Amino acid sequence: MYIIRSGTIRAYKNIDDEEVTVRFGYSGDVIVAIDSFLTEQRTSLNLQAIKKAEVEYIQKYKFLAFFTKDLESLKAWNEILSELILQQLEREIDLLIESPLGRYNRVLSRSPKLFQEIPAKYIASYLRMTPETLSRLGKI
Amino acid sequence: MYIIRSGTIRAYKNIDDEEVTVRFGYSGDVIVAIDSFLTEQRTSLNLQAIKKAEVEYIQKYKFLAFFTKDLESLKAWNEILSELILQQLEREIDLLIESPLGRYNRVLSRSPKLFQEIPAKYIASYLRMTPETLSRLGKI
DNA sequence: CAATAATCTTGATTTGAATCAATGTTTTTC
DNA sequence: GAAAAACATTGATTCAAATCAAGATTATTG
Repeated sequence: MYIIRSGTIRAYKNIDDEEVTVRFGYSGDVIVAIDSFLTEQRTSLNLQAIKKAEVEYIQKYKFLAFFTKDLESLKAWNEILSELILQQLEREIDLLIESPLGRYNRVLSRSPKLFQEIPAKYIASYLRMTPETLSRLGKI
Repeated sequence: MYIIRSGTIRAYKNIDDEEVTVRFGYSGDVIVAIDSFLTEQRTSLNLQAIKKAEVEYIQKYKFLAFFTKDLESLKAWNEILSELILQQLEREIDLLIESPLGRYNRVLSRSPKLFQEIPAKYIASYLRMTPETLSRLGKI
């Protein structure tokens, strides 16, 4: 589990011979290959710095030692997991919107500051469209 | 939180003037408007029986009373949330696949028994394609 | 069981995003 | 700061899925 101290990280997955972006992490965020973190299996996600980044990391056993030490801590861990579920639900809805413009608008309105400083090609892949399509959306 | 004793339930959301299916629940499954369950806000999801169904329900306060009573229970609740996150991650990947056939195959191979007895129109909406497209996939 | 409604399939057509291709712009590197 | 590489924009074309439109099946209802 990484705490981003500066820079920007993206998580992506190889799908259809493409590197499809599934998450962005900014300074102050936590980013983690959640599948691996939860299952201790090899992850199918890749993490890449897209701005020179500094991160700290916590090893899972230390994290868990902290978050399972008493009832209150466990509830906090629980709260984090719940929050994650809600985020993923929003993400699912994002992806279900049919039109590229619709997806773009929804993601933008949900996280206005989200796409600052991120190269458009990664945003496009996050929004499941080509860079060309994303570029053309500006003109509408 | 509903425990399905018989029948089939789908969860759907209104997107783009369509009822887009986001989850199916079968006999034995638990189905819940997870956003509402976690936030206690009004849900944006609808639950609908697509086969005559019998369900039991647990109210959240009872559920939590059980799952927060001691450390072990909380860990179990935690485990459930983790499992949900992994499922949602799979779902996200499903939706990121570009071709209708690709999405169909991935979902089918992940849950072969998934689509038995479910009207194709709901499956199509779950796979973000039209019923016509789904129907034509069979011919490939 | 007949009648009606719902669903599914098939075909023809349209449409909008992907692809292809070229140029322009910004960023990186030496 | 020049050269190269990466990225973004724009235009033309292709293509695959959506839409539109009938039929064919299947399921539901009285």
